[in-house]
Amino acid sequence: MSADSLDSIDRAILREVLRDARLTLQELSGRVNLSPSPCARRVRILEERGYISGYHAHLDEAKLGYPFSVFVSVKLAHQVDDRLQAFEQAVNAYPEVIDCWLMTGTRDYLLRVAVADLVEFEGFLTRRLTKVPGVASIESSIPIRRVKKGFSRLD
Amino acid sequence: MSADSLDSIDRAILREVLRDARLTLQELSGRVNLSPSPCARRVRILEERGYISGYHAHLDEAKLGYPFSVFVSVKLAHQVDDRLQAFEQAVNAYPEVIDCWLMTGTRDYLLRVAVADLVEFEGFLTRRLTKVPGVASIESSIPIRRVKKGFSRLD
DNA sequence: ACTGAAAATGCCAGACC
DNA sequence: GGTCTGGCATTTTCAGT
Repeated sequence: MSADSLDSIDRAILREVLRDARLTLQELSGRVNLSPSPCARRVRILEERGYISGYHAHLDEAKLGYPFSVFVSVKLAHQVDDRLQAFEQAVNAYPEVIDCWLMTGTRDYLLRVAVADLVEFEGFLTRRLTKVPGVASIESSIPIRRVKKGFSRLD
Repeated sequence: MSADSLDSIDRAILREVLRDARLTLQELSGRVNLSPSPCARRVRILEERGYISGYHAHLDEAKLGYPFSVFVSVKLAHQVDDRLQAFEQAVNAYPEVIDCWLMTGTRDYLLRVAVADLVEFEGFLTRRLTKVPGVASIESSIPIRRVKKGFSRLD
């Protein structure tokens, strides 16, 4: 079961719900040139098969009090998987951490952290990150602005 | 107009629509202990004031044929803003580029690129990125897996 | 087997309290 | 902030291709 099983109508549906998850079935079916019920069936199948993993509101982080993002590169001391799991558990518990990727190479993690200001960020570093056992080094980069905000690649 | 003007019910609403953008007003109002119409009013206000910027489906990039992500760090030759705009325009046009941030420092961009495989990634580098005028250097890092996938910070 | 149509259920928006 | 009603969307079932 892969991308091949999607026809052009399925892709059109995905494109539309990517842009607006709250489209009514009527609007959606009209846009993809189908009547409501086959359109509803296709949507349900796309959900069941996992092409659509969910529908989420997107919030304005700045308006909510977190206008600053910081990218943090974390290197763990070379130990076994226990450390990785402990680190990942901590990261998942911190609300400041929005995204986290395990990178190839030397036990490297890349994090995006959202904070109110640099004072809060310093607190995050000193009171949170450096307290996680096994953290060997930390490097921070501050973005100026977001140039492109994508949700998912579709074509 | 800032985050202060949100009370605990507003925050509860944001938390719920963040998790599921397709909740019906009935379900939503039940979860935040409100009756449907004041709940609808609050949602509308949150949308109008920009706390909620949109509702989007989240798709499974791997299932759609793009299982590999690559982080690309791009440095531009030091020139004026024309180059930045040209680069950003190009990045916005490339479907492979999901996210792009302009970083502080030396004309640095950080990109996340989604590709089918490393062959396609090489094509992206040679036929796309290196063709953009002003690109001085490119560094790629490959993640193994996504540890945390956040949508927005809320608390 | 997949598409289109129709009926019944349930949801939403507005005026009003 | 809560209640109610008219109108519409959704969903399920059923028939057609």
